[in-house]
Amino acid sequence: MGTPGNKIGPETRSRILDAAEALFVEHGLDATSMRMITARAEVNLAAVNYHFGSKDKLIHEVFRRRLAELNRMRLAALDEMEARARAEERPLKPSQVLEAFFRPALEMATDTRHGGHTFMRLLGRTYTEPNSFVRRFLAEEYAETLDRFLAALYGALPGVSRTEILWRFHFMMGATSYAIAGTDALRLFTGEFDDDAPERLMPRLMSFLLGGLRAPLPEWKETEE
Amino acid sequence: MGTPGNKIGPETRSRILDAAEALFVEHGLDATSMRMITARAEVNLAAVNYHFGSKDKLIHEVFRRRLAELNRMRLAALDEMEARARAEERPLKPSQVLEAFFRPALEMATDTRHGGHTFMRLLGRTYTEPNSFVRRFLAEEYAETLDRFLAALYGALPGVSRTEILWRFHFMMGATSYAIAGTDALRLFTGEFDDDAPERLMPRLMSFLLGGLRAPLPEWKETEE
DNA sequence: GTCTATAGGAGGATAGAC
DNA sequence: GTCTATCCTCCTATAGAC
Repeated sequence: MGTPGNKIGPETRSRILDAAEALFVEHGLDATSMRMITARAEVNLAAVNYHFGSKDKLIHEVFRRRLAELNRMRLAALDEMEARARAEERPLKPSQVLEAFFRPALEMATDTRHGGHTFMRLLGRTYTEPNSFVRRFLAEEYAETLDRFLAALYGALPGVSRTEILWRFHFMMGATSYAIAGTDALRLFTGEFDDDAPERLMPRLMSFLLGGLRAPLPEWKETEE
Repeated sequence: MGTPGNKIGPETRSRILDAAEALFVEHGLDATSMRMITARAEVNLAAVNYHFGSKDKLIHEVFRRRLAELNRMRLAALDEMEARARAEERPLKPSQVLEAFFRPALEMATDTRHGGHTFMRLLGRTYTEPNSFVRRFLAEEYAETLDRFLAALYGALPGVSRTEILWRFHFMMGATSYAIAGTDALRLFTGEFDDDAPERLMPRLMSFLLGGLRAPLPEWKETEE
């Protein structure tokens, strides 16, 4: 306000983060330039390097901020489910594990009151992106959460091999990623498309995921070969 | 060889396509420069603009070439399934529709003898990519195929609403995309991981997809609200 | 038809003024 | 701590030589 030059404020840093996040969602990481970011945040071009050191470190921080919150919610939900199961002296159900993992993601994605509701679209496509730098720290941020959830699934599905569960978890992440990226992509491919109320997405996705997770195991033609 | 200057040949054009495809898979569309492409193809920098007009048109042609073949195989498979169903005077089964759509994609992705086995990784992540130019022509290339398959699914699942089928189809595309991008991403997130024989991927994915597609429909809490 | 050379602009990063 | 000015690299595209 009274300060000379461009808009300054105690929240310069978070303005950059928000602007970068929005632009990454809209254009992708590579296609978003520092100039676009600083223009949108209404800060100087040099501010990114001053506050974050480099574009790569800014990217890292954009992801770290949201992932920390998302995984904290997921682990809290899993803790609660496990506590409830222990209290009732019965094992954890697969559907509870899925709820704890995917509901926070979908809520973050569909609740527009939440700051990061567009971030989930970015996250979903980043798993399969080739950028090795991003994938590496994504794996680090996820390590603990994924360990906990895979262990919970192993326990909830005693008859199923770990390899199979790993694959099915991976498939579920893919379906969820598309569910979140969802509406626009779907509309693009099929003109029609009226019903996309976000509150319907969760039951829709959950019933699909559960159906896939509990599907009969494929049989190997072991005899051949 | 005897020609002056750089390597020339009757297949300059396809050498550029192959080099571009490989680099797009590895680094992404934006991160791949014309210099990288022409260096790998061992042709001159100007060759891309000469043969294709621009980088965007080259991208388009990389996708068009493989998608045309993929969708031709898919439609042929669907034709065959429908002919068989007609001959036996019974309706088409959902599993047959899925087979016809997803098996050609997985075969293209896992059969290394096939030229485009890496292309499918690129395709899977492109649906959700923000680049509007690519998404637009992807929708065009897919229009006919998607119409045929959605119609077939509507017929095979008479009790299920079109909206629901559309969503589930979308979820299945997501799961398949991750299945194809698959192995490296999975390995990255979980150290362990031995069993990734590609011939096991198809039954694995199909049983998951079928389970999801035939899952009980979600109930709306219509009474509330 | 294919290559060489270069134009013209955008990218990330930084040195030094204030 | 923030801004201005600028460096150098890399991009796509093209004009003109051969």
